[in-house]
Amino acid sequence: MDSKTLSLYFSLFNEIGIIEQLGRALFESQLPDGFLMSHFSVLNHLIRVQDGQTPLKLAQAFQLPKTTMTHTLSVLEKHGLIEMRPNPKDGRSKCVWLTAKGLDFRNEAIEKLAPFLATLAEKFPPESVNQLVPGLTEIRQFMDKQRD
Amino acid sequence: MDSKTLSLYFSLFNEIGIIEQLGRALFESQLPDGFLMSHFSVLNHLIRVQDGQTPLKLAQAFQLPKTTMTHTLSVLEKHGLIEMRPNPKDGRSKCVWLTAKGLDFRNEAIEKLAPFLATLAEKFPPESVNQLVPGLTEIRQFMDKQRD
DNA sequence: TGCGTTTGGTGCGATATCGTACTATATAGT
DNA sequence: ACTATATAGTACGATATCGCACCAAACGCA
Repeated sequence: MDSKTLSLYFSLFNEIGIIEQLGRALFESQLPDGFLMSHFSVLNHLIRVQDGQTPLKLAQAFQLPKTTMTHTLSVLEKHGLIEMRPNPKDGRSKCVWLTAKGLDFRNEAIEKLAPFLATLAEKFPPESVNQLVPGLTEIRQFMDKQRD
Repeated sequence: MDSKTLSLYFSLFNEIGIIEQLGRALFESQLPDGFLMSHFSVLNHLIRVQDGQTPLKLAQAFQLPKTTMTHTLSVLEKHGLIEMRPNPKDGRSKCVWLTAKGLDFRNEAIEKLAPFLATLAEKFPPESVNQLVPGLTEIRQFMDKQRD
């Protein structure tokens, strides 16, 4: 691979990395004090995908070590945003359930983000974003497969 | 903004977040033990942009708190990958200079990443990535401006 | 020049993330 | 059923990241 091509792929991940960082900073500034993207992400995942998943499932979904998820879940539980119940199908395991408080937390976070997304939409209308997302999805799926 | 549009913009950042995470995990697995993306990023920035920058400049470039950069730089200096010299133009400040060892570290890291990028290039040829990057750059630039 | 304010860097404490090792339960092979 | 292995979750220690407070140097202004 020649150096020009290499730097193209490099810039792809570089742009993605910067956008992620700016987006995260912006997002976290809208969350209540002491909460981070990681906390929101878990709540959001429980809603988007499914309630009652095991900690391991969640860790795998986010590509994080089990220990990190244990910690994140303990914070969410401490604040009453989730409940941990024993897994009826496996004595070693637990299930993570969203509480009403957790649902509210997630929805309020999304609402607070709306103004920024509206500003973004002025400059980048849905059609242009629609042209971008599928390509990203393909790359994400490819990388997801690669990690075996 | 209707909920369908909102979820479009949401998925944009979601895809970006996942790709960033997978990319970072993959990249860090290629770095020597104990080194993270943050260490590489600083070295890479010193080469891409310019040697001899101040810690504050670097912190701003990466959108990180000063304290985080202080810590990262101290690790790099401890390993002899950079040198910190007093800033001749400002007695409070310092300048960060790359060492030969730091240059090697960065180049070796990039070489180790090449196989993955080659695999990626098979599935996503340069033309298709070329179609994606400009859009990301625009979004990054927009978000960069917003942070004032 | 003198003084209040601003700015660059760091020390410190709190939380986040991660790797290793451990416990308890489940599973497989006999 | 018994034993060896695999798996889910956690405890613990190390490093990363971050906010707050502080110091020293620079700056603004009278």
